[in-house]
Amino acid sequence: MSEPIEKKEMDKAYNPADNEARWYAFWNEKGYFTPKIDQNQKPWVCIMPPPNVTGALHQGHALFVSIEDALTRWHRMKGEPTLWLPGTDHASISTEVVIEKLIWKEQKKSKNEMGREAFLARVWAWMDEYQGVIRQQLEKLGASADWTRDAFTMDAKRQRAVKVAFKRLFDEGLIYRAARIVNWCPGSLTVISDLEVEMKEEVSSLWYVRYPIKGEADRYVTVATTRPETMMGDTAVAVSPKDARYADLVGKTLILPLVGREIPLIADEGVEAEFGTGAVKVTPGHDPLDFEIGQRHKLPIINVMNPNASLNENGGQYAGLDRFEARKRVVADLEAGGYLVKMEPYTHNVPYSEKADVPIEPLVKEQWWVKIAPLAEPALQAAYDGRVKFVPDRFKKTYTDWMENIHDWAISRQLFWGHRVPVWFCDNCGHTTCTLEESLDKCESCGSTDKIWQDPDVLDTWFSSGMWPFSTLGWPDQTEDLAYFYPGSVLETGPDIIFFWVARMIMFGIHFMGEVPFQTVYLHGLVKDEKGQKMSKSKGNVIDPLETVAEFGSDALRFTLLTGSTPGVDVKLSLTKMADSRNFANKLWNATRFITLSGTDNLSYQPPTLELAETLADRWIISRYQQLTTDVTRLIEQFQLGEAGRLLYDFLWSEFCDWYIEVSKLRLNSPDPAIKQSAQQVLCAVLEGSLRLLHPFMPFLTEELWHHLPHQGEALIVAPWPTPTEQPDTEAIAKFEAVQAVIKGIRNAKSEAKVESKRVAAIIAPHTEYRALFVGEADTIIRLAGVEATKLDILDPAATIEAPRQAVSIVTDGATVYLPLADMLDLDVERTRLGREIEAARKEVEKGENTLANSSFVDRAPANVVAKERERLASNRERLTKLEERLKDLS
RNA sequence: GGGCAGUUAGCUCAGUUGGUAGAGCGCCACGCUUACACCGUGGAUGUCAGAGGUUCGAGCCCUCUACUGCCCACCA
Repeated sequence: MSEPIEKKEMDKAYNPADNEARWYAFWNEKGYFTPKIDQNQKPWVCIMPPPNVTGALHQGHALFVSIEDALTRWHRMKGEPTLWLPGTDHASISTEVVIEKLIWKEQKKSKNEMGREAFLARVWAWMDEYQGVIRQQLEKLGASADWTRDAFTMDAKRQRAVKVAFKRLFDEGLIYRAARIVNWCPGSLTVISDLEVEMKEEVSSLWYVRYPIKGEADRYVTVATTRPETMMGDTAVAVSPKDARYADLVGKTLILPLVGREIPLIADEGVEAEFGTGAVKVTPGHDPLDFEIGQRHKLPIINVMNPNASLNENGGQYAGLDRFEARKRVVADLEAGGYLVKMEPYTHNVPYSEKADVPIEPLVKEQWWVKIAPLAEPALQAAYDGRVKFVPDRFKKTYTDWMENIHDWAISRQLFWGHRVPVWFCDNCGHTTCTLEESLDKCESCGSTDKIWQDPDVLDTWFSSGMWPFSTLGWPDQTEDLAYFYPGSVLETGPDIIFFWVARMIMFGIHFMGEVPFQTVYLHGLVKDEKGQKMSKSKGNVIDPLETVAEFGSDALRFTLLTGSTPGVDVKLSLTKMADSRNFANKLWNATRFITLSGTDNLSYQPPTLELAETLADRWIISRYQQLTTDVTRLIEQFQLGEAGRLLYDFLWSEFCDWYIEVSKLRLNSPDPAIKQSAQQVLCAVLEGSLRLLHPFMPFLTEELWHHLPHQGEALIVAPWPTPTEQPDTEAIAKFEAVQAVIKGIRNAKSEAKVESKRVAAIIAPHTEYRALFVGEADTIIRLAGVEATKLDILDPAATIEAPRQAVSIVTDGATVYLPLADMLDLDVERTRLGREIEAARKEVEKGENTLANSSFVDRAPANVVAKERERLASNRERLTKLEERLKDLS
């Protein structure tokens, strides 16, 4: 494929839609996204967080693509074998919920009515349909990911990897089965992990219920509860052992109201005497704390709930009622029976299932668990000793705090969609067989062939995600990819999945590969709307990335997200910011258009070094470009992409376009072709280099513009990242800034004095050492300040001159400038203006004098700071003197 | 209850080791100067949340307070 560019005249405005698809196809077909394995070079590797197939593309995707692609492109340009490995996630429970709804809509059938196989067939069909959509969307954003290695967490290779990992943990005794209190989601009818539980504040009531003491008429123990509907499952009442109020009652038997069952009054450390009445009903089947108390006191466990959170047969007269309906009835009956002492309004946190958005029900169930301590310990060490670094650093604490208090991980889910638990039970001998095979012929213990059945559960989706850094590279096979690309370099993701995902990857990476899966974890913020609110459909504040791409271009979206972001900080996105970025793209388009319109087609490529410089402005812009290169490189190394982007924006717009291009117009107009060409060379060289620096931020635009300019190599995406080869000429920078000061001063004075004519006369009285500078830059001043060419007078500092009376005067560090405006100038206005300036200058002088009069400053501050302060004072004094003299002249 | 961020110009945000406060948008005034009105030139606007402290010097370091946001947590 040849370069997809037509060297026709560029349009007046940049149209991203024309460009972006064209260049993406070109890059992709050229194979630039696929790294070449080179054993002599260390690769740079980033494994993409796999998006859910279910999800429509949102700004969070746009943000991670912007960041990861920028890093990827940067490393690629640095010449490293660069792998950004893409993929998608089966997202077990999320997908299952989506498909359930879909099937309900289509066929009015539940997944259970439909059956496992039919349901899974439907999911796979759906996957086939939508799998490609996310990829296309990522491509639209410019993701330069290696699609030849595209992976899916449920494809055949990953399925095998999961089984191998499971079996290994199983054989090592790190996966076990146990009945514990778990978080049951009555919405999706599965167990979920602690991490999938979300606490929501809710206004409810605290009911005070009295439990009669057996055999003692009119004596009660009053308990406070938020969940009266579970009282049919009560198997004790507990108080604090330190609570004197109940000391003599401990050991007595209570009668459970409404039920009549006898339960003991026990003392347990877990009870807080200060809360409520100090007595708590113990329901080991439906509360985590009660479960623990129950274990300690060997209390029976009574489960009163069905899977859908209606009461079961143990609920007596409430059986069949939903838990909240049962609550109402129980309370009413308690009240009727005289058991309800009082009821207080009470606000507390209720655990909700994140995915199904219903309150979870703690239940005792048998599940598969991962024994986490042996995995967590080395994963914690890796963070302590810095083998894994966090950017920003504070997230290291988030990680270690959690890891230090980690609990065993419940990994089985009562779902259809996911990796099936590779374990068979034997009803004959009770043995469990874990196998990598699709099916099992006979129990490995007793040999039974007809009493065996596979565990119907699937694995927590994060089990397969946790293996992503190596399963994508071919593990458990010893592939070339695995040997070369593992461990990765950077893992880039959101802080919301540090525990879900990052922690599990580190644990699994160390356990299965013996090495941390990545050196750096970069955490980005969340994308919010312009008011800082989370974008959501219900709020109607969603900015759809594809719509923004269509309107402003992918580059504009990327640039906005990158420059609006600091690591770990939320990004507020607004349409005005998008417009700014689009304008920036247009600015560069037009700068390039201007340069090429001057006729640069036959120019050969030249690197932007001082060798090219003919003029002061050349030396200035090239030196500034070199400084920029150093700064941008340093910032990207530090993951400060936002700062780097802003630097590029400022340089290109405020320095290159506003000053350098304007200055260069003088030479572009020269009748001497050599002069014209020397200007063109610098324009092209600096712009070409800047486009390289900008490429990771705005890949499409820069690639297009680069091809319009003289260049070497076949594409910008693989052009070398610039490295400065010489020292910037700081003297030239200072000199040019002195010229800028004079030009700005004249412009300002003209504007303030409301000068009508475009061209004015000017007299420059330079300081001795600046005379040559201003004489040399006379043309620049004439053009950029709007001075009449024949009426610019640069005085000889040696000669005494009479300053013109009817003139505005401008005092800069390098010169005093007079604009003789004759009748146009109102002297009163000029005197007032000078008065203001004198006032300001005097303040500066006073400030400097005070600082330097302070002996402790002079003694203790570093010499260079004191010297700088002295210089500043001297120059302010001189300025003040000049202004005062001028005012005297005018009075 | 514990922890972590944030509080800088009307708005959105920068501010690298402490050394005279910045950008974009918006606003005001000019302006079609042979790239760009998605533009140019000029201008106005800040007790850097508050109070202490360290220092010759603090937006940056320390302490406390206030408000905002997020994370973690089995007081029923």
